[in-house]
Amino acid sequence: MELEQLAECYKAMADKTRLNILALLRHEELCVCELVEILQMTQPSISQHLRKLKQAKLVKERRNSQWIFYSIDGEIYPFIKENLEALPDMSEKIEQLKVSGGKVCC
Amino acid sequence: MELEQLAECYKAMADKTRLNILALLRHEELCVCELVEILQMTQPSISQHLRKLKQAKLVKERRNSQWIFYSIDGEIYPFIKENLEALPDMSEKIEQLKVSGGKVCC
DNA sequence: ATGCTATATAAACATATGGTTATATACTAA
DNA sequence: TTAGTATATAACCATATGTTTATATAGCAT
Repeated sequence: MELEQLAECYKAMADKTRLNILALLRHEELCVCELVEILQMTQPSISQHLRKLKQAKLVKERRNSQWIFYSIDGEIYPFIKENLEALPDMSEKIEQLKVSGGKVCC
Repeated sequence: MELEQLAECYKAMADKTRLNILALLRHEELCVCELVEILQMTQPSISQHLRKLKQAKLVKERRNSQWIFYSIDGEIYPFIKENLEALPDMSEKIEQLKVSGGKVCC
């Protein structure tokens, strides 16, 4: 692959918050407000991280009325599967979101 | 794996120069002066990049008299093989080095 | 020892990155 | 239309990163 594209990919993954987002999206697609709730960060911050991931083609978005759902993409990277598998399991966080009713908004 | 460690790995790979170094080391171990010659960058710059790669455990070093040879490590990362395979082929650069006599010094 | 080569480290600086606050946009509901 | 919610973008600022120049360290050769 092109070094340019690879560098963009790794740059996008070179941040704990974005790795957390990818780890969460491995379980299921999520909208911005859910990520804000789970990661306890401000909405603009989450949005900016998502933009970087999207630019690197690591996630894709889908609009559903007022919500925008993000999910894993990365199909341009031959190694994406192995890299995602190395991420920690986030089922607990996802569960917490559902229990706390954070899932209601979407 | 720990997010901390993964982030360090991707940070180390999030730079074109360092990806170039990894791509070159895939072919064979190289010393600093050879990398300086191939990449046409200053020695301190190369040394600092190597330090980051070493800290992330992506390369290891071996001293041989006054030269320090760097080679691929990355065994702590389950995905390392697939990621290295995505790097562009550098045989041409390695050939050039040998032809130009740059290989003589080491 | 002395000088030479290879490499590492430090200091300084410009640029990139990530967070915050404020504002704009897009959609929904009334 | 107006108000409310979800998201994106912009401006600002503090910190991180990469490059350069200068200097220190380590090993070799004489």
